Amino acid sequence: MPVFRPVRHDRAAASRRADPGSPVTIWLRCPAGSARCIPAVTPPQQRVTGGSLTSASNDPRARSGIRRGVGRWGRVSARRRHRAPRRRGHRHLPDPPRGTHPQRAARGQHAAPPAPHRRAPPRPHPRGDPPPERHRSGHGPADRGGGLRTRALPRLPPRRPGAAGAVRRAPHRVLRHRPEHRRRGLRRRVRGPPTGDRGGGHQPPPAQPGPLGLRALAQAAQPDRAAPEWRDLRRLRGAGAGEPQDPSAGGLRDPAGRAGRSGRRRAPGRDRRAAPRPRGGAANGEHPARGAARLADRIPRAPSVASRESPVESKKPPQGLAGRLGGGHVSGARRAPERRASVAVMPLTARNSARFDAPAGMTAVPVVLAPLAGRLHVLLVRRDEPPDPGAWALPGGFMSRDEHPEETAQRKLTEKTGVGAVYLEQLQTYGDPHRDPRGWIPTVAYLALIDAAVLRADEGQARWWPVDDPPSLALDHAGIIADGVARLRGKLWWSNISVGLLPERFTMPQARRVFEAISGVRYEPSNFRRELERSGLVQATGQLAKGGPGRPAALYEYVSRQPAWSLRRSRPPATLGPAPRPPGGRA
Amino acid sequence: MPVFRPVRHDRAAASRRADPGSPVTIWLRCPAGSARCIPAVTPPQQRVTGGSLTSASNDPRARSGIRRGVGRWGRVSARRRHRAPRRRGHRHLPDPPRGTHPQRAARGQHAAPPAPHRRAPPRPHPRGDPPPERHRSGHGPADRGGGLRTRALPRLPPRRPGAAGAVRRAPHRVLRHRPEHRRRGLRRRVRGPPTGDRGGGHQPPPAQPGPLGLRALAQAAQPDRAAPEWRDLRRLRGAGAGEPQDPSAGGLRDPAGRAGRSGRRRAPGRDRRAAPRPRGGAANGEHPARGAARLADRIPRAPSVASRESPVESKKPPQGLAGRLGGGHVSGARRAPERRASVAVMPLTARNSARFDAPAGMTAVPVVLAPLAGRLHVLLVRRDEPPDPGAWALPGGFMSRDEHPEETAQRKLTEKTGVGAVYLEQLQTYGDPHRDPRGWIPTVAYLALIDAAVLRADEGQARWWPVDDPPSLALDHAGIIADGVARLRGKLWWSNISVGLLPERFTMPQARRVFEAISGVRYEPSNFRRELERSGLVQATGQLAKGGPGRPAALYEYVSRQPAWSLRRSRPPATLGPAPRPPGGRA
DNA sequence: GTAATAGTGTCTTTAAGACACTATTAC
DNA sequence: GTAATAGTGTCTTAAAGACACTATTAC
Repeated sequence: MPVFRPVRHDRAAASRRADPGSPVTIWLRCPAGSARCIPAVTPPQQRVTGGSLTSASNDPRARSGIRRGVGRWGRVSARRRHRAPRRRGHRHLPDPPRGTHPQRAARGQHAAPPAPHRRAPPRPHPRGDPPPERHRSGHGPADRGGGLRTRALPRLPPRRPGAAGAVRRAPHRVLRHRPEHRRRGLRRRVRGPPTGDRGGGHQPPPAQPGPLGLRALAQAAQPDRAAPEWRDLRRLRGAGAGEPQDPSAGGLRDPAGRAGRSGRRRAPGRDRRAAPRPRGGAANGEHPARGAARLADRIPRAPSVASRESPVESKKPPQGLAGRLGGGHVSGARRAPERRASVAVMPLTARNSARFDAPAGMTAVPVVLAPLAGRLHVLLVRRDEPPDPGAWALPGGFMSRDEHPEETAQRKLTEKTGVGAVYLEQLQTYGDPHRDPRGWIPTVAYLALIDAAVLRADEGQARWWPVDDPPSLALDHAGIIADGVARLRGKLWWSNISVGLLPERFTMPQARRVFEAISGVRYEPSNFRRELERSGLVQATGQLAKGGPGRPAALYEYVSRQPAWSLRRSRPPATLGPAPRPPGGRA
Repeated sequence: MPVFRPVRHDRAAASRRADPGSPVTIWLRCPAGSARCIPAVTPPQQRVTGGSLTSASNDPRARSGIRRGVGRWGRVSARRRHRAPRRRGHRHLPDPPRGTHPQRAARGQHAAPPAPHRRAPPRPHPRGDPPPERHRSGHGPADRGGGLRTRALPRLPPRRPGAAGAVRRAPHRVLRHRPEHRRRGLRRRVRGPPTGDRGGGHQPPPAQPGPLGLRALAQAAQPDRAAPEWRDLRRLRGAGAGEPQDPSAGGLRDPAGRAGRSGRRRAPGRDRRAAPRPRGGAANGEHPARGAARLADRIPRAPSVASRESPVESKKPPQGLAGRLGGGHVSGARRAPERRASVAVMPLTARNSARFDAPAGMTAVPVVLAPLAGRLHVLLVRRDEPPDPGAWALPGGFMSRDEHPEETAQRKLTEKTGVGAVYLEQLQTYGDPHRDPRGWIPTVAYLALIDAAVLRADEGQARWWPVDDPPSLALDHAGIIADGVARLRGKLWWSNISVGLLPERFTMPQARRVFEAISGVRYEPSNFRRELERSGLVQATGQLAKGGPGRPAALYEYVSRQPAWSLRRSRPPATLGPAPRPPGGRA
């Protein structure tokens, strides 16, 4: 019955990491469509088959067959035998006997000899190019698989690491690439001072674009640095009041002040906000203000916009008004018919005790985002009440007198999905007094990132929609979603906001697919790895994720699951020290 | 009487720029303390004396004497005679006769011969170093001048450009630095292939720390990338509800939706929001809700916290409750005594027409920031009503039924300062129901950046306070200010948010001082110039700002005064093209 | 002339893009 | 063995830090 069940991760297992000797075997729960595998330390109860770590994004086979294939499991085990201790980062092993690796020196032999330049034509403006400028062709033809993944994948028996090869790494040295000396089987490193071609080593840029009109580029790029589809989405904003969010927007939340938020998945019982309301039990103890909201919902408005019936991966049509919301527990009073009949057609108004106008209510809406099947999706519900009955909308709700808007957003999210948000961050407030036909009802939007793998919202009223192809939305929710997507995309590489979208332990390919789903571009794997490692936000655990078709991937985890900023790139210009203080300043 | 008067900039003059032939003479209004000079095309009516372009930040002399020395004027004129056409950016002039520059080849003669290594010890971790890590000594001893600037500075008669020196620029070539040939007065440029001492120019960093534990650095830097004093400020947050803002937070506003905002200073009359309320006339047409707010203000609360009396650059004590607010026009009803007496001691409550609880009101508070005397300051007013009467607070106010919160923030700002915000951006909503003892009153905070040079808030109830040394603040305003400062600092190098803090035309040193005041660090001038130029956000106008003691500085302007993002640095990792789309996606 | 300030140019280091190649699994 | 996937290392380019030096004013 509880369809949406939060997955609890073992915290103790995560604590001992990178310990080469300790045998750690963790299990991955790998839903087919979502490019993510959730490690769980205890083997699952109902394991179906050896899942694959590959996601629908990159593996053509992975995308054939079932789409809601949750419940397949892979296995993760740490290597332990005859392996030198792994160091984190780039060098895991002590230097092997150098210069003798059979495969090392063979590079370039079968391939074309490394002509001075074999790389692809450089992008016109590598650096100044804002992200949206980069992928120009909308839907890329490359690397697109076909078909749906079927549930009946061949079962992969779990295999022990056994005597499989240890990671052999070359020593980190100053290496000279000497193409003329390369031979297969010969592993030779030329060390020492730079060779003759060093000083002039950098040949003049072939068709050096040079400074290349930064100013013109700036002007071209000014209106929006967002990806094309995102830009379109941003323009969707309806009567929304607030300002559209820009890429780098958003603030992280206070780690101290909101303790327990990011730890929600690990220890849900200790969270004061998400957990104590047992899933679906949000209806009890409901504040009268929410009842007022429901009454207000009865006010008719213009007929709902044509709400498209089927989401992108249309599986089932919505199951009507009584469809099961998240976890099967919905605040039942929401549809209590006896309260509905008592409202007039007038807009809601409110006065305070000093008899002056006050907002008729205040709502909080979580913009629930998750990567699903290689695309970023947003969770929407069908409105069964005015305004816009039948239209899709964000799963928001009215705040009560005792509730922090964040609590409201979390509660609404839990009602709809049964899970607590891994990441919850205030987005913006939409305060245009005319944004809601029901009256003066400002709304506080929250960006909520949950683990899409732990829930399936395809049943009932809640449903995932791709953010770049949403249905018609009630009120100004299109703009709110656009703002949320912009915030997520803007902070993706600058903060650890992705803790909300990745399982506790993840592999680099997993993370890459999530990042690709969010940003809409593909990343070069090795550079992606380097960037994410250098961000200082993640660290290797020393464990391996097995179960896939290829080489096992190393498992990483976030250094801190509290909001943090990356120390990657992007420093402000060099400084000379603290700014001088004026003499008049106070002590 | 109108003390705070917005300075209107000539727009037509700004349009023709970088035209080498056109004689453009603009005037700078250079208040002493604020490191900024506002160009105005028409000579000011009451010019006091020839001001200086130097700010209090870097010029020790500038900081002696009057602190509120507004009203001194410098002059800016464009060069026109015997000058080759300027190109923007680095090369303004066509190549002069090459290889013959008298001064170029003389370099290195008097200075020590370029020993292989003369640079300062490199900073331990140049790249990964987050900004707060960099300046460690709090208040830097370097470059600190003494004393206050006196008003009786020598008068600088306005001078025509006349036959003053044209900018002679060396041709942009591959130049060899030949120190042994340097001679004073000899202007010589040695061109050609690199000389022998090229490669060894810089000695290897003495104690090169190397990659140096990015992970450890990350952990150390995680809690906050902010500057130390800023970090302290962030922790000041009182009972504030919302989440503190992080450095890179914030969204830019929609250029289309809020047309006229950034143009407010140029053509105030066309703005629907700022201008139509004639400065100070905000009291007319006031909505009853604001009256309610005033009534609510009468509710007593705990006695005000000890509000420090004197701001940092304490000039005058506040002139009492009846002090003149911005422009001398304050909504007079605010202190109408007859309405005050009618409120009970009970907290405000509100019910909507469906008879359920509603917020008792909603407020909007602008966090008005400006660099002043080398430090970032915030505009505060003294509360004369409960809660916390006598305490300092942000100049907020209640929203009315018809008002967008941004309008409320703008109105409050205009009431207090008489100027419209150059930059106004929603910060966050503080919705904790218990944040205000008066009742359930959420507040929407806005970041408002105004030109500090156009107003003096030292008289009346409004006053500038340094953000890193604020007084005791009412409610949760300390946290709101911290969030606003964090937003500004975080976006400083990533957007053109500084349009709100710089005059329409500015010099690089001006901009640098503003940036230094905001970030709290000093920047190396040449690198600062390069970074700002490469950001694509500013462009040279071809004009020069004269009037200072040294060489005239080139005037720059923003390419667009609409919100825009820098294309400087910080690209996400390389991409391989658009992300693949799953097969199930809709068309 | 000197002092002060603004601006240019270059050398070096580091970050990042590109990509060849190695490693490890499943089959 | 092959195919598939994960990971390493290196070369190249560009960005950024450091800093010497030039340019232009006031005095």
